[in-house]
Amino acid sequence: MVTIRDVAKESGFSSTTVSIVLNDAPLARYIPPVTKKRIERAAEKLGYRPNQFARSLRSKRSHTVGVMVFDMTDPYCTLVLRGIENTLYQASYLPILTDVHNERSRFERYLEMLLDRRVEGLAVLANWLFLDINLLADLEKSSIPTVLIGCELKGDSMSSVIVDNEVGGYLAHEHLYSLGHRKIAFIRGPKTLADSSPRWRGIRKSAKARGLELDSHLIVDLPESRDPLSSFEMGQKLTENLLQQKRHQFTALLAFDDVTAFGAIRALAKAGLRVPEHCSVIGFDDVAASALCTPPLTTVRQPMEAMGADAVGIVLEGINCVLEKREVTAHHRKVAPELVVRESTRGLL
Amino acid sequence: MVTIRDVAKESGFSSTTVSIVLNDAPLARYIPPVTKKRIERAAEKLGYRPNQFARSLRSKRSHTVGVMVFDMTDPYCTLVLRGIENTLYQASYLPILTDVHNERSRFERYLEMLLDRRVEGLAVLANWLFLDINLLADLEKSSIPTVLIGCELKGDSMSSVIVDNEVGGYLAHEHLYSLGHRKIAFIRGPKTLADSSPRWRGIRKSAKARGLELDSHLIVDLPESRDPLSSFEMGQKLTENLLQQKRHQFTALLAFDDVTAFGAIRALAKAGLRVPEHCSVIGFDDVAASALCTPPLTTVRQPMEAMGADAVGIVLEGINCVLEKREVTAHHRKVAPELVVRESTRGLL
DNA sequence: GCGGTTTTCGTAATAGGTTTCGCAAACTGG
DNA sequence: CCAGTTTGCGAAACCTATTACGAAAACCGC
Repeated sequence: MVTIRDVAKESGFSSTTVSIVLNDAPLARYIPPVTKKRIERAAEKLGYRPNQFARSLRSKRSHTVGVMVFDMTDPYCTLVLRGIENTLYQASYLPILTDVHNERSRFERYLEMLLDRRVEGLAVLANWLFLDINLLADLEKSSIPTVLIGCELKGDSMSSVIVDNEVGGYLAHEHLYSLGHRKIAFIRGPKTLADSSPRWRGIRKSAKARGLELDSHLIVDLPESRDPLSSFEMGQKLTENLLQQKRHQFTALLAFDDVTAFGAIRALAKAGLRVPEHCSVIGFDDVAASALCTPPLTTVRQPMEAMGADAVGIVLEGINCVLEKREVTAHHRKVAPELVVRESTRGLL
Repeated sequence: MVTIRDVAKESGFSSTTVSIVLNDAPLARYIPPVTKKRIERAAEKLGYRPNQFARSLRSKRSHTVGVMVFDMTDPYCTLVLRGIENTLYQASYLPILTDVHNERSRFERYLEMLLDRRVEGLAVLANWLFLDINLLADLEKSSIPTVLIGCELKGDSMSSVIVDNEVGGYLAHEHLYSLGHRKIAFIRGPKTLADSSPRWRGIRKSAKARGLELDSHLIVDLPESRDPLSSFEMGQKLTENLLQQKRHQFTALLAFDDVTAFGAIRALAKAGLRVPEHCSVIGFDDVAASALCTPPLTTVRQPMEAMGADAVGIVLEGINCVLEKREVTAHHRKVAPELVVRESTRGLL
């Protein structure tokens, strides 16, 4: 391995000067171009690459951001990760990816490992979170810029980027209503999930605005589960149940998320009902599969890639604050969802 | 930040002894338990965490593995990444995730960054690879244990983990044949993709074994594309084309991969044909969406999580070889695919 | 009680950079 | 021409842990 001292020897200058030149440090303006050239050529010739360990040791910087995902298999993650990765790349940071598997012990272990590596910031994808919320409080103590994606923690120490769930719920219901649906079944999210209640609030708000009573027989709740894909089976099961109560028919179904909607569609198909001819179905998230399945799913899109990018933007700003010893202020971003009308919903004749 | 010297001062011993005790180094067997206790208590009390930079600088180890993905948005990635992450976790390594976006410049930049960080191994998810194969040759020069997932490079410097595409193709065709299908349409993979030709070979092998002629009018090729999701639109388009030639009907369609199959199903639906009633469709990969859509897709499963785990196993073994100065030998694993029969295929009446 | 081994622990070197400080030469202005 | 500044560069300290080496004490057998 070639060190800075080798470059010093080769170029005939001291390692001090080599360091200053190669890093274009402030003092570099006193170094005449001839010297710079000589040093750069020597570095080039030897194929010198500074040892990042030594550099980090001195500068106390890692140029690394920790990314914690609560469950990687959630299709929600993919695009968010893409957004995170891309923004970090622009800024020459590298992400360390950890998948908590929704396990407390894993969360703690990973957090320790990331802190040991001196990550300069933390992005936590907490969309599918079934751990004590106070686990996240551990994060507050870490005192590095942290942003939560898909979950909000009031208080001014941690930033967050979430979708406006209430608006999303409103949009979904409004869409079904505008198509003429009045008997709508609802599969709500698990009570313990942060997204569930605001989405429901949005739905109620829309219903109220249109003077529509919601039929409690047509409202069911997803149970709590650690596995994000379990909402498929649950969606299917709950839809079967809904279909069984013949006295409470419905012409449309509003699912908590896309995966739940897929489960619902399966149940409807098994009951001989076609989407959207016999029943409209709308989801939430706009996961990749929603555009791929047939019929493609009408859904409320979360701008996932933008959210990931936004989150990293906040973290990066936080890092700069720390570097310049300014105070880090938390940002709470609530981004607008977008209704994506595809073919799983249809007007009532 | 509390350093080893602080612990030394607190415990009344030198930093040497502290280091030896806390790392349980060989010399630790000469240290009496009383001393160990005292040191451990001091470390505990101060909340001492060794500085990984300093440690890495000395030991030249990073306990980090680089993971390069050629396109994160490919649904194929998710489970492979899960397998990678999980196996690394068991071994107390951390992954740095990079997404090459199928861009040469990005690949080169990321490779440099990873090498600068002294990653001890490299796992490259090269399933959707549209770059010069000689790009990968750059990897060979890196001289750290490297494994390619989803793509094979002959030669003994780089390991690989791939699915047995030929067997997969065989199974898919055999399945359709056994259901009674004789007029089968094929959407082959892009010629430049490594998976395409062995899969096709497997198909031909099965056809030959059963004395079945393949109708060249029913064979189409996916074009080359950097975007893995483009195969949806391409699958759809090509299927439309196939349907247009009325003189060459088919009762089943064998798609290059699941996403292509989704596109085909869309095209069939648009043409008023239902799956599997009017046409059976089989995919390849068993991406998450395949089980979620309705009808669920019959497909040839790649054991993606196991492949990721296997790949990391090889890398880890390579790292151990390097540490013990044994020679690193490349492994070329070819894992068996599995036919997953769901509801997109059906017997001919 | 003496040479030799084992135990116990510290000094100093090392890893490979960055940064502070200071020296000396070359300018600058009055 | 001299005080003061700007240039140009290197010696040495520093960041924090690991480790080679060695000193001293304790122990052992004879």
